[in-house]
Amino acid sequence: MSVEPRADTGGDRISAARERFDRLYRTLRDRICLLDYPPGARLREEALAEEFGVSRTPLRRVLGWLEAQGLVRSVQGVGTIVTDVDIVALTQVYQMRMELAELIGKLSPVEPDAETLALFRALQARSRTLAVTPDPRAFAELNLDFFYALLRLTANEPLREISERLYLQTSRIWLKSIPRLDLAEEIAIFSREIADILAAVEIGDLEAAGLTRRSHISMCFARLRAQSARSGARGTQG
Amino acid sequence: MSVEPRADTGGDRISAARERFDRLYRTLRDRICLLDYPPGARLREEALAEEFGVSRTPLRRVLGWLEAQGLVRSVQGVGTIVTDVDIVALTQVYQMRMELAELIGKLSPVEPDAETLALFRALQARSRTLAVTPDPRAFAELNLDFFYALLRLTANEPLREISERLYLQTSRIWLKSIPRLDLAEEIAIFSREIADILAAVEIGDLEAAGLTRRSHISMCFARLRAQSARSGARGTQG
DNA sequence: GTTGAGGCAGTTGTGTACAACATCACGCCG
DNA sequence: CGGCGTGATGTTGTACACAACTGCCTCAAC
Repeated sequence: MSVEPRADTGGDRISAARERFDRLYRTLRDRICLLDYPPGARLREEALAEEFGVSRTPLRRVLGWLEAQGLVRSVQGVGTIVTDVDIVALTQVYQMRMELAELIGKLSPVEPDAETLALFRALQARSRTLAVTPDPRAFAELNLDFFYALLRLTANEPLREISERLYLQTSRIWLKSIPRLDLAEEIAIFSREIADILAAVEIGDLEAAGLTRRSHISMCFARLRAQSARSGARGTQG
Repeated sequence: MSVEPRADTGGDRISAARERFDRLYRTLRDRICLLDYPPGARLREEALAEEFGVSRTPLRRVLGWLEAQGLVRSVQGVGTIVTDVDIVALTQVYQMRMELAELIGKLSPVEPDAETLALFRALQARSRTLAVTPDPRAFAELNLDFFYALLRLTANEPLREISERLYLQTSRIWLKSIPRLDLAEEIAIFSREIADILAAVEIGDLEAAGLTRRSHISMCFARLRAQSARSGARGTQG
């Protein structure tokens, strides 16, 4: 499911070293994408190494991957800084994500099985719960899980990898401005998106699901940009 | 132009360390993509470190990036092996590349300036020279340069990064089977592709250029698969 | 002849000490 | 009072030694 820990194709024995690496990588990645480490935060290798009970060497390998994914940037003498995304780059990524969302319904679509359907219904249930008791963190996690559910709709591995990469790069930027938007309204909109896409998935029309997703990404970005314009010209550059 | 050495946005001073890293990364990447290190080749860290006059530590950072890009895979006790791509993955990547080629003409197209036009014309001249004196290596380099010229047609940075990543992953697989195809014929076809796309670029119709490119990628893969089927059922799995 | 265990050579993974570099505070000088 | 040099401090980058692991070869037992 994940892009990076090179899914052990075939019967590859996963070594203890690689397992440690995967665990560290996912942990740090999630912390970045759920804003535990917000953009601009400085990560210190030694502190992280101590926390995970390893030396700096294997930890630096993990940070190297995060840097390759564009989530952090190491600079000598300063530290490892969580990247931010300026408004221009954000616009470009959102344009790409719109196209990719449409492609998910067109390239190698997979007939949704019972498990996938159950997953989408569970997500819808969670969104209803969230609408009653709004919580930013739970909203972030629901968004992430919903995204991964959407990835199940295509069997095209490169498309999944690319979609994941772009999502992880920008979702945290969107999350960052949630407090300046209307949380309850965003949750309501998101609930409708889940309902719409679930309806499309239930009748097996994945192309419709992709188009729906595309339109929601488009409108989501429009709200983001409108908010950015309202709250002054200060962008998200870091 | 390159995806990985995080183009120093703004006036960032590039440190000596990063410069060394970029040089090593590009060198090794080119060697892999031009088949100096064919799929399955085993890279030894110590030998490479000695060649470049550094220790294993910074070299391992470079190999880590190559692994993140899917070009090599390090496994403890064995070595760092250049990856191969099986026929299923190859098919999926080519499908994605077709879509991306079309997007290059649609997402943030940039009006070709004089420099870009001159570049395309120079590439056409090189293809004509190559048609007279066929050479696999020169063909590989021309293909790479033509690809980078196409990337100039869009300003969408994520699209460029993704296109580059997928191209570098599969071009070497295609190159590998060139000897089993008709080199002269492939060069002739490629010359026509350059001519077609140059014509579209000259009148500023980037969407047409994208569609042309897409159809050529499609036909290129069809020839590749036909050859693969002819030369027995042995795939390119490694 | 076959098969299994054991050791040996070779490779990547890890820990640690030190070098290179950036930032900031402090104090000197104009 | 402002500006600049200089040192202290903290961080990432590098080198090297050793540990962990894999594959192969040898050799003995059956």
